[in-house]
Formats: sequence, C-alpha cells, structure tokens
Amino acid sequence: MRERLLFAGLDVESDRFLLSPIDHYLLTPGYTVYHQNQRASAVYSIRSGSVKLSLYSSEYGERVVRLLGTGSAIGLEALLEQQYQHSAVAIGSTQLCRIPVRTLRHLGAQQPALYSRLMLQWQEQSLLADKHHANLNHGPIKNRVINLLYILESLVSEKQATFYLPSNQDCASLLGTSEESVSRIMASLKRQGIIRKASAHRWSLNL
Amino acid sequence: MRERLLFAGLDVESDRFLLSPIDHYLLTPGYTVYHQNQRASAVYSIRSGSVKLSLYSSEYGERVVRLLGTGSAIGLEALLEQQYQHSAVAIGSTQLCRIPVRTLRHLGAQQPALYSRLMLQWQEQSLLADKHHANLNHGPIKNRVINLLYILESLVSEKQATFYLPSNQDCASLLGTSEESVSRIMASLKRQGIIRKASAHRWSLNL
DNA sequence: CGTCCGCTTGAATAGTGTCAAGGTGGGTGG
DNA sequence: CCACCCACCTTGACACTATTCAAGCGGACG
Repeated sequence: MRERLLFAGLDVESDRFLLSPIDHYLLTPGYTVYHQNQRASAVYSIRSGSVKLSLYSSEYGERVVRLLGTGSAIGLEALLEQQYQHSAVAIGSTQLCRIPVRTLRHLGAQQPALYSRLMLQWQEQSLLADKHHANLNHGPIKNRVINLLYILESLVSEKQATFYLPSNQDCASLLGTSEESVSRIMASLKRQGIIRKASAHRWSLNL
Repeated sequence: MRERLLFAGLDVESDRFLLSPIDHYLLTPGYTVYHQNQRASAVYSIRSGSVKLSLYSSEYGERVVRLLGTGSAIGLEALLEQQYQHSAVAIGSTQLCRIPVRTLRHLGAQQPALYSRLMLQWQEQSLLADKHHANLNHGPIKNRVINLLYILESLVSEKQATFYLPSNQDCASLLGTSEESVSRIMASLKRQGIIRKASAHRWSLNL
C-alpha cells in the first residue's frame, strides 16, 4: 500500500512560519470535526483512528456515506473555497491535524508536489466511495456486513488490526438497512467467533 | 447549476499546436470508452449523452457504480499516471472529446485555471458518488428506481429532458437489486404514466 | 422467417423491515 | 454510593418485500 499521509516525503518542518498554524487534536468518539454546509476553511489529515462522513437532508435525516481511516485527508473542498459537503464525525478516539487553507496554499506554492498529493487524495476519495458502493450495497445483508468489517479492519494502519465498531445505527445507515438486521447479524458473527472482542471497545476479525 | 464543461471560459482555440490532438467522437450505445486497468493516457469530456462507470472483479463480475452526463470529465486518473479505475461505457449515443494527458499538462502550464477546474471535477465526481450512495441504496426499491430516474433526467443538459433508459441489468447492478425487480417497477411506473416514451429509446419523467 | 437477447410476468420461497418489549451499560444527580 | 435515566443494543413475532426459478413474450437483425 502506498504512502498515504498527506505530507509524507515533503519538507514541512523547515518552514517555521507555516508549521505553527497546523494544530493537532485528539478527538473522543462522536466528536464532530465539521458540519455539512459550514464554510470550509481547513483540511484535516487523519493520523490515527477513523471518521465517518455523512450527508444530511430534511427528508431522510443522516446518511453515512463512507468511512475513512489513517492517512486519509478530509475536507479537501476547503481548497475550492466552498462549504463542507459532508459532516465528519470521529468513530472511536481519533487523532488528526488541522491544516488551514492559507497554510496549504503557501506550502503548495513552494512545493508543487503537494498538489499532486492532493490530487491523489481526491482520487482515493472517489475510488473509496465507489468501492463502498460496490461492496456494501449488493447481495444479502450478511455479506455486506462482512465486507464492512473488512473495511473497518483495513482502516487501521497497524498489523494485527483491532478496530472500533461503529454504532449499529451508523452501520445500518451505511449499509442501507435496518438497525435490527445489523444487530442480528453482528450477534451471529460474534457467536461464530468471526468477530472477537480484543479489549474494551476494540474488536478483531477472524477470516 | 454552475458551468460544468471542462474548458468553459478557457482559451483553448488560440493554441493551434494544442488544439489538434483533441479528438471528438460520437459513440453508439454500448461502446466502451476505456477499460478498467488499462493504462490511462487521456481524459474524456462528455459533450452530450451519458456514460456508466463500472468496477469489475472476478468474484462478482460487473458492478455499475455511477452514471455521468453532459459536462462531466471521466478518466481524470490519467493525470496521475495511472491505470483507469473503472470501465466506461456509453449509455445511449454519446458525444465526447478525448484530451491526451500531454495536451492537458501543456494547457495547464499556460492557464493555471485549468487545474482548479480539474479539482472541481474531482470534487464533483466524489460528491456524485456519495449522492448515488445516499439516494440509490436506501429504502424500498421503488424509491430507489424513482431516484435513479431523477438522476437520469438530471444528466441531460437541455430543458424538457428526455433520456435514454439503461438496460434493466445495468439499473439492477447500480441499485444493488435484481433485474426482475427493476422490470416490475419500471412496468408499474409506465402504467401509471410516471415515465412516458417520448420517442424511440427516449423517455421522459412526470412528477 | 427464424434465432437470439433482453424484457416481462407468475408463483413459491427466503430474506428483511417493522413493531414492540425487554436488556444492558455508562453517566448523572440526589 | 446507589438509584435512576437514557441511549443503545438485543430478541421475538409477523407482515411484507424482494429474490429466485421458470416460462413466455417481443423486437432486432441476419
């Protein structure tokens, strides 16, 4: 898997003027990074943990559309002087850093490689969205849940991955199904030992 | 709706050296623009008609992941020196133009506005993917089909939109359902007059 | 005119959503 | 410290939707 961190290989440290406005945060589960339609003034890079992106509408409420993990950048629309398209909320505890648009532009002017890095992020976002579509919306729900578990495992960077399990509501929304169906299938997978509790709030996947 | 054509407002015509390698094509229904995993050497801009993007895998075969219409650019991954991520196939007859990467880079060097235009395209792609996810994968299949019809209508640029109806198989794949269910619901909508045949192969949507 | 492919329709079955009731755990306040 | 509360999860029963298998239909095209 290719290096995914936004600044990997780029010279960020040497520019003291720029480094200062980049803040690091540790978010508790459920914390909102930004809201849909809010003016987008910064891009965020996930250093660990995971984040869900949701779309809201008055007709149907929240709809989770994808899950992002370590190394992904969120809020890229800030570069286009726009409002955030999604709401972004932490799943489990999550570390990320906030890069103001101004800083990003300044950095990009000096190191054009940053722009192709950003292009790669865009591409990854849309491919990820398509893969979610392909894997989470076909066939019986049991298969979709298993595919979701694979995704959750893949969001974690470390080997011997253990992951935080989103609420049944979030899973149901992402899978386009009902909370109860998710609950039943998760229960069944736990009984079969396919998912095991590794520690408090952390699970691991076996085949 | 904002101007979506890739070169709108940009000076393309004046550069004779560049203009020449941009070819225009008229595709018949079912024609393949490019294949997944093929080396990406050009970006395509849809001038009229519509295109489906599919992901293939050995386990489950083809899966349609989204539909694109007039003004959308496809194959943007060419700029990142990669292989195409999807297969792109024309739905109905479709006009598009092919812009080799070299041409695009050259143009971009002279007119940096092109790059923000490309960024906008990326953004539009991923937002579109998310909207498809949100609209086509929730609730009873009847609703999904209707949302699909709205999307098909929106792909057409003209007012009084009439659109080409993809095969039931394609619709089923996009919606994550079975061909028969799509057929039944389409038949019912036709009986109710919600979709009407406007001319050969062209349909229109009423409320 | 006949074949082929995609579309349509039916009937039986399996899968899911819905409604409703009860359980669990973490957090708060008395 | 305990009792309470709320939000979330679990489980059951039932109705309904959707899938599957199968058969027949229709137009496109050689």
